[in-house]
Amino acid sequence: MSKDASLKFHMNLGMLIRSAHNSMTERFVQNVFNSGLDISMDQWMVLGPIWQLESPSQKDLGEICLRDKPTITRIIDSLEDKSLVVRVSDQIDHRIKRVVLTKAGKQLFYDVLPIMEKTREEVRGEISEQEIEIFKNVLSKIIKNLNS
Amino acid sequence: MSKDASLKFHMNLGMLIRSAHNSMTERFVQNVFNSGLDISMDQWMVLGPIWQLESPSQKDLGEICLRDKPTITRIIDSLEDKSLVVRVSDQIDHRIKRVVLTKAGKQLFYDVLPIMEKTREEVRGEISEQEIEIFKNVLSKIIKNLNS
DNA sequence: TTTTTTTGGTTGCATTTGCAACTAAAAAAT
DNA sequence: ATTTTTTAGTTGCAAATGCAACCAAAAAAA
Repeated sequence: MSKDASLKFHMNLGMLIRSAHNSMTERFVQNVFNSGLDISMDQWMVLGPIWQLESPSQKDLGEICLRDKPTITRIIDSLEDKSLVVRVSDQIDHRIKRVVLTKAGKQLFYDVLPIMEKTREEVRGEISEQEIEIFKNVLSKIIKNLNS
Repeated sequence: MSKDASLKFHMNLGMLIRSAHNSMTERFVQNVFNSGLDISMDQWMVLGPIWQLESPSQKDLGEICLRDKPTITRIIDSLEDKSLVVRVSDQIDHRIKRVVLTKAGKQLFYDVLPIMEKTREEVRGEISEQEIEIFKNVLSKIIKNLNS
């Protein structure tokens, strides 16, 4: 077995993925900070879907954001602390809590949107649309491969 | 601005990346466990390069694994606790500590290798070689875009 | 109708991380 | 030759994460 053969792929892939992910969030946070705003990547990741879906349950958010229940609970807690969202019990199913943006939450969302856009540009650089498509596709496939 | 336009890319990308990464490590850990072995993904990620590079410094490992110094320190600590590696001060530069596999470390490496290989297969599934290449390429580009 | 199971969400705890401060040694500057 | 700066690695602490146990409401089974 040659020293650099079988190792390469898997290890590098894992390391690359983590590193890319870290760099992306780091850059986003930095851009947000530079704009004088205050929201973490995790919070933003949840804020978007809340805006998009109007008043999703926490379960919905978990599924969309691919995060577990406690994590969602805590992120929503933090957003609520900042008065960006409120929790509203569902009228018919009292287990469900729907998350709704406050006025401040909507405002922040609109303020952060261009920063997200800018970060997106920086992340993508010269990478072609087609490559990005394949990239996302492979990610989805990997996730599917491992959850079935 | 349409409700699902500008959001999609960045958010999904971040979420997809994290999720894929999580699933991968989770599967690896599970496969390792099922084989009755005992090593975490992080430890494995470092063990490989140590084997490959013979006696890298911790700095080397950090650069290759794309992790910061404290993280490497702690992973090496944990490997040393398990007697899989030892730290050896560099003869000429006393700041540098070189990390060397013990006999047990080498053995574990060889034992885990096929599990890593199996995990790799599971992760890849039906994804073509070409797609994987582009995938890795995009990851590298993203990292480069954000560190320059 | 009562009991059991499932579902949505929360809490607590142990582990991991991320950062900044710190030590010790080497290199560079004075 | 002494001081300053840089480099390699460690430590400590605050925040984030993952997991399992938990509660309360709804659905299914008895």
